[in-house]
Amino acid sequence: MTRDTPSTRDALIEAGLSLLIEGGPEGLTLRRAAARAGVSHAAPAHHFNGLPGLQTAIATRAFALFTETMIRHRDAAEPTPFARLLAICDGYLDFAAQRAGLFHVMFNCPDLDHTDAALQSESAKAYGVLREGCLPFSGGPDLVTEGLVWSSVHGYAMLDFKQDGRQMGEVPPPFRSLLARLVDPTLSADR
Amino acid sequence: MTRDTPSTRDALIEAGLSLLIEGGPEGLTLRRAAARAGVSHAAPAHHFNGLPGLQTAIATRAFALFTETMIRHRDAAEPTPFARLLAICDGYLDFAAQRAGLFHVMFNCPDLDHTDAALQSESAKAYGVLREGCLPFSGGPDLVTEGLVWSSVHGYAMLDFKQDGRQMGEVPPPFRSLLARLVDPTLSADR
DNA sequence: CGGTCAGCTTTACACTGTCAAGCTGCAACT
DNA sequence: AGTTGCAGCTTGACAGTGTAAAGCTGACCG
Repeated sequence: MTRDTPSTRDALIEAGLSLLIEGGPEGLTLRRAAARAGVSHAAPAHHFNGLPGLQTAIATRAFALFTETMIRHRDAAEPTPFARLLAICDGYLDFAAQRAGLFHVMFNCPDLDHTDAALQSESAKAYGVLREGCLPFSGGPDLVTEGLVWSSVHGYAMLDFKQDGRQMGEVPPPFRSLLARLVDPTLSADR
Repeated sequence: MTRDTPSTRDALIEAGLSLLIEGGPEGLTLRRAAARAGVSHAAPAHHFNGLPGLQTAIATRAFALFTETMIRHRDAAEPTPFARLLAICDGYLDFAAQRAGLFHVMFNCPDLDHTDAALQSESAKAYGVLREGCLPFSGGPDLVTEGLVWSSVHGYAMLDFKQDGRQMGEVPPPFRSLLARLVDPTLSADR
């Protein structure tokens, strides 16, 4: 494997992350990332496959941060299955709101390279946190429960924040009340 | 009210729609839409507030097509509450898959003008179809049921198609099985 | 008739992603 | 030791983007 000089490649990714955090979805630009990393505007081409390649690398890092956020929320929650799963979802929604630029690149960017192994690995880890949080409710892997929670929280994030609830006539109910209809909120803590 | 000459304004919107349908999310460009409408590249500025304004107008039309699709599916379904709601959701998912470019502008475009009255009206109509489909299950308006179905189908659309199921280890379950856990599939047809 | 102005064009500018050419310094090989 | 190869990077150029400014034109109105 041909290992890149870590500094420049990582500097570009870090620059892109900060641009997205500061400037939202539109903040990221190849040339801006290059400038912020202190290299010429054509340097990124030697580390990534154009802008889509840089976006893919940034999304990969962003998924890792995303996973961290969900885990941090989960581990701060009370040790009941419902509280833990709700905390994971709250982390999900928090990230979507606080890191809208990253969230956009991760999920709404039209030309990510979804065949990228690192991206697949990091996004699978993120999904794994949610999947694990669902386990107690089905007594084992259950694609319907997982898919339902995953879809719901993702859809809720998009509809809630990006359009601040205007689709629904009134303010949307808290996600807690949605989740309480998906899984048993009174499940005991002994797994 | 100052009514624009219908032809040019509508031609620009129609051109934008076709560009999005043919070229996906990236297909739309102010200059391309202008060229396809047979006007100069600066003409759109006299009808819309820049590119965001054109995108907003296009999204408004797209929401109308979206509503039509859901209604068409619903009206072709058997007259049970579950079959009708499932058909609405299938229309939703169909549109997301077949009209990915439009769907992207409607939901993932970072700079739509969400204060636009026409856009709000059309998107509210679309939501109304789903909301109405939910009514039989709660015996009246219920934000939790609506929010759950809306979030689920929207999240399912994003996760299913744009990333063709790679987040979930295996192929995702059909939406029907998800919906069957949200509402009562055996509800009788007499409202 | 004269003026106003919406609709449109032309021109220009800053910015984008990408490509081609060239430089440079390090590593490997003979 | 000398040469080659090449990864990393720069410079320069190009087509394409959104947008702003200036000017044209023809219809409407007082």
